[in-house]
Formats: sequence, C-alpha cells, structure tokens
Amino acid sequence: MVRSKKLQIGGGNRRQEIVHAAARLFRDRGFHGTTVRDIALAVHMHSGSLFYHFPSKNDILHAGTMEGLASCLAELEAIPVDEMTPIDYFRVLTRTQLDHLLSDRTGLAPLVVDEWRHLTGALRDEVMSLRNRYEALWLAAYERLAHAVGLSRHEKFSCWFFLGALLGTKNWYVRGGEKTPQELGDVLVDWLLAPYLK
Amino acid sequence: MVRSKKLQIGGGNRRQEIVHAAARLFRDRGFHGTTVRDIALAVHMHSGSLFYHFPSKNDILHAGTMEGLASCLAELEAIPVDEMTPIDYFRVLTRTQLDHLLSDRTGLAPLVVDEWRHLTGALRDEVMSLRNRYEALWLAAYERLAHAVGLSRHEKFSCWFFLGALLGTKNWYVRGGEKTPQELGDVLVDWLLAPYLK
DNA sequence: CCTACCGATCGGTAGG
DNA sequence: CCTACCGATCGGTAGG
Repeated sequence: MVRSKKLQIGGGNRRQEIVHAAARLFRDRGFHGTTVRDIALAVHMHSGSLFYHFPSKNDILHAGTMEGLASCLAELEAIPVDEMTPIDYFRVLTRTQLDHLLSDRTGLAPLVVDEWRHLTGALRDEVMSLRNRYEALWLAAYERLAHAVGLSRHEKFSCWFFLGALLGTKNWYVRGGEKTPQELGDVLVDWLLAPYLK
Repeated sequence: MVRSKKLQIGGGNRRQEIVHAAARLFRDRGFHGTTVRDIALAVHMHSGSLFYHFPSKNDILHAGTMEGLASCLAELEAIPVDEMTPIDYFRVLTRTQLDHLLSDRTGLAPLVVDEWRHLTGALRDEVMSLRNRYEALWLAAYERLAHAVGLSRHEKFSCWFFLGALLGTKNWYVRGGEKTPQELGDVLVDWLLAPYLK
C-alpha cells in the first residue's frame, strides 16, 4: 500500500508500457527466451532502469499476467447473466472471450494462457487463485447451459474440453482472415450446440 | 548418411537417454529455462560431453520433437482405417492419441505440442512438415466422420476445435485419477457425438 | 566421453 | 531513469 509519489503519478504509464512490451516478447520468444535487455530496448530504456520499476523480471511477468487475467475477468463478469437465457449467455461469453483472446489489444492474453507457468512461489499462487475465479465462472456457465439443453453428464470434463477448444484457437487463428473473433465464437457455439438447437 | 561406427553401435542408446531426459526438463522448465548443464546432470555426464552427441542444444529439442511426432504418427497410421466405420475409426484415433499424449511413456509429447515453437530455421521447418502430415490425418478423419453422421459445415474449424479440446487435456488431466487416458477419449468422443448417436 | 576452459551474456545492483 | 559495473552462468569448443 505504501508507494512513492513518483510511482503513483508518472510511473503508472511507464510501468504499463514495460509490461505490454514485455508481454509481446514473452509471447514470441518465451519468458526465459526474453532478456531484460530485450525488454529495455523495446521501451527505449537502459536495462538497469527496468529495476527502478520492477524488483525482478519475474515481477514483470506476474504484473502482465495479473493485468491480462483481471481485464478478461472484468469483461466476462460484466455480462448480465441474470437477464439472459443460459444459451444466450453462453454465446455472449464465448464471443467475448474469443475477442479478448484473439484481438488481444494489450498483448497480455498469451501470458494468461501459457507463460504464467514460469512463475514460482507466491507470484504463481496469486495467479492461480485468480485463475480459479475464471474457471469457476466458466464452469457455472457450462453447467447452466448443460441443464438447459440437456448436454451429457461429465460436465467438469466437458467444460474443460470446451475451454481447450476455445483457448486452442490462439494456436491457429489468423487475424484478418475469413472470420472475426466474434464470428468464430458463433461457429464454436454452433459446433457444440447445433444438434440441440434444432 | 555417413555416421561413425561409434555412433551407430554404442551411441544410439545414449543419444536417446539424452533426448528423453532433456524432454522432461523442457516440459517442466521450458526450452530456454533448461540449461545444457541440467541435461548433462540428468544423464550423469559433464556438460561438454553432450556436444559429442549433438551439435547444439537446439538439435536435442529437434531430435526429441521429431521422435515424439514420428512415434505418434506411427501409432495413428497403424490403425486400419479401411476396416472400420468412420465413427469407430474416429473413436480409436482419439483413444490412441490421448493415450499417447497423457500416458506419454517417453516424455516427448509436450515437445510436440508446445516446445517445438522455440526451434528456428531448418530444424523448425522439418518439424512443421511432419506436423502437416499429422494434421492432414486428423482432418481426413474428421471430414469422413462429419459426412457419416451429418456434422455441421466449417469442418476445418471444427476439426481444429476438436484438436484443441483433445490436446488441451494435457493442461488439466491428472494421472491415476478417475479415468484412464483411453476412457477419457471415450468421454471426449461421446461429448462430440452423443446427440448423433441416439 | 572427460578436462579445462572461453567469450558472451545473463539478471540484477550501487550510486547518483 | 542513466552510468558503470558485478558475479554467475550461459552454450559451446579444443585437445585428448
């Protein structure tokens, strides 16, 4: 809670620049494949200066992962679940998630999916507990859907299959191709639900 | 093609030991998070000795990825597609793939899924061309299935969704849990096909 | 496959 | 946030 004035005023933006630049490098080269000099160069700093903003390289990954995860959660939790049918809600959830993942305006999404694994100790635990909230949201949505349309048992496994299909898109989706991320979300939901919607 | 006698006779096993030990380290710490000294220690060598067997650390990753991918392909291509219905074939394919991925007797599977991305140049190209054969096999199987049971259009996307669900299991499957890999394969196929099988 | 070693680079720090 | 730097470690090599 105790932060220097400098950090609160001027530091905030610079911190974010560092995190976002690092995120893209981590995505392309992996966490351990990226050096602090790579990051510093990308934000036009000298490598030692990074450590004025962050205590360690690990903390940069941690900050990026937490920010990316929090922003994704915020988007998903803003969807008015109580005003929608289970099917509509699930469709909007999927669209929103895919847009977040594939448009990835901040570059942070790949940290949340993959790179966070390189964290250890307390930094990793913090990520895991936020991930639990994320998974709980999806599981609740999937179970609600399953009861509404009569999907099979094994809802826990099925939800994870679905999330695998969803997050796996980042390995093959091509931006500017024939579908926008949101349109791909519709294809995904239809793939799952087509036989139940007739 | 020209190999020293030493490599052909005694070297083969030692080479495999190195590759398999390295694979588990790459899986746990990532390619760049693993040092040649880590690998050497795991096989009770001195770090310099690795370079008697491989020209570089990259070549160890390459060898592991190619071996893992080739062995997976061999298992999948050994399934007698002509003697089975599209549905049965697809089910056996899924079971076999999940057993390969989740039992992972060699430790090479994670290289094929993730770590190969850290390769560059010709080594990466070689992996990609073998991966193309792998993807073509799955796409053919999925299309055959789709025609047989009347799955929706977008077969390319759908197949990739399915592969995402399948390969994504490695992020959450717990060995020795309530399902064997093959049983999980059945759950996965039922998840996809249940409404069409009634 | 070991011994002995190299130049380069790593994450990070001290002092301003 | 820069300057100047550190000790440790990196992937890899020469010579046997």
